[in-house]
Amino acid sequence: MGRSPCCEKAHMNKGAWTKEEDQLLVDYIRKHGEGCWRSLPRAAGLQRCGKSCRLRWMNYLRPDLKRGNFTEDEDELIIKLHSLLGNKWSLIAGRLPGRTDNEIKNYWNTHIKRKLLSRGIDPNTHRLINESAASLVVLPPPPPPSSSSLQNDEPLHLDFAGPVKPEPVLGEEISGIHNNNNCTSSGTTSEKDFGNENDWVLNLELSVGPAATKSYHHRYESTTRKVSVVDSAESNRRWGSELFGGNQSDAVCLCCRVGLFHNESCRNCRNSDVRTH
DNA sequence: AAATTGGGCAACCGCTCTCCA
DNA sequence: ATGGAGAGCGGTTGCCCAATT
Repeated sequence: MGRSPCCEKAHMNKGAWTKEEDQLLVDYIRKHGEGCWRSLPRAAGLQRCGKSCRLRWMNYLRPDLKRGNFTEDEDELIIKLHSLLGNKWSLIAGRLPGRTDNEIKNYWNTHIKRKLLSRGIDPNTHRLINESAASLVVLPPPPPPSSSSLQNDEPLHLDFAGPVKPEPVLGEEISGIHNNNNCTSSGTTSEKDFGNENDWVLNLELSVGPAATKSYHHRYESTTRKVSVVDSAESNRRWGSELFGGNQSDAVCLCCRVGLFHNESCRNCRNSDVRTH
């Protein structure tokens, strides 16, 4: 079928953005807000593709972006979220206020991969290298200078075993997932979609070092698209299958998958009993 | 001092997804 | 139900700069 290009590529600037271009974009969005990216460049007087403008705004010019190095807390949170979500950078970024998916992706590829390898962990599988045991390992961060009543020197394991019923452990323990009040699932998932409670095959036994647990109880600042990922029953099934390797019958909304049982904003959570949801 | 190498990051590309007519 | 348009995502590329030879 083919499709028309998002913009006329001839006469378009490419490559690094100039200060003037940045200023035009910022001024326009301050005045009119984020709107139709396709028509924005012309309206703003930019010789840029709409996609390019969106990228520049999202990844660099947005006022709420956090600049500077990643903290140890952020490192560990990214690692944990990646072990759950894989390369779903936008979802991971949704848990890190002020960080962009592109930034996290780059950081993962340049820093965290190496960090995990130095710990003897395969960054793709989160399993110990040279170990056949079927356990995911998230090493605790080095103890912070202050605090820590926890003395956890052992690797932390995410075991996949079952069948077991889910316990609301993960959401309580993983910072950044705790108060997921904006998960606005409007899914039509029914009991049938979830399957029998005995179908549960996931036993996420995760603990998190103290340094990682304090900072990210922020609301889920997701885009419409991100919300929609956990919205539909179909997405739930796909995600459940994709992320957790289960079959379609045992898929549930992402809230529940990560332990956010009884999330008031999620219809799936509201309408279901913790044990069967 | 010059050349080479490698890391970091911004930006691009191609694809999928969702919405809507 | 279908297909087009727009938005967004993830992988990849390429440039810049610092470190090393």
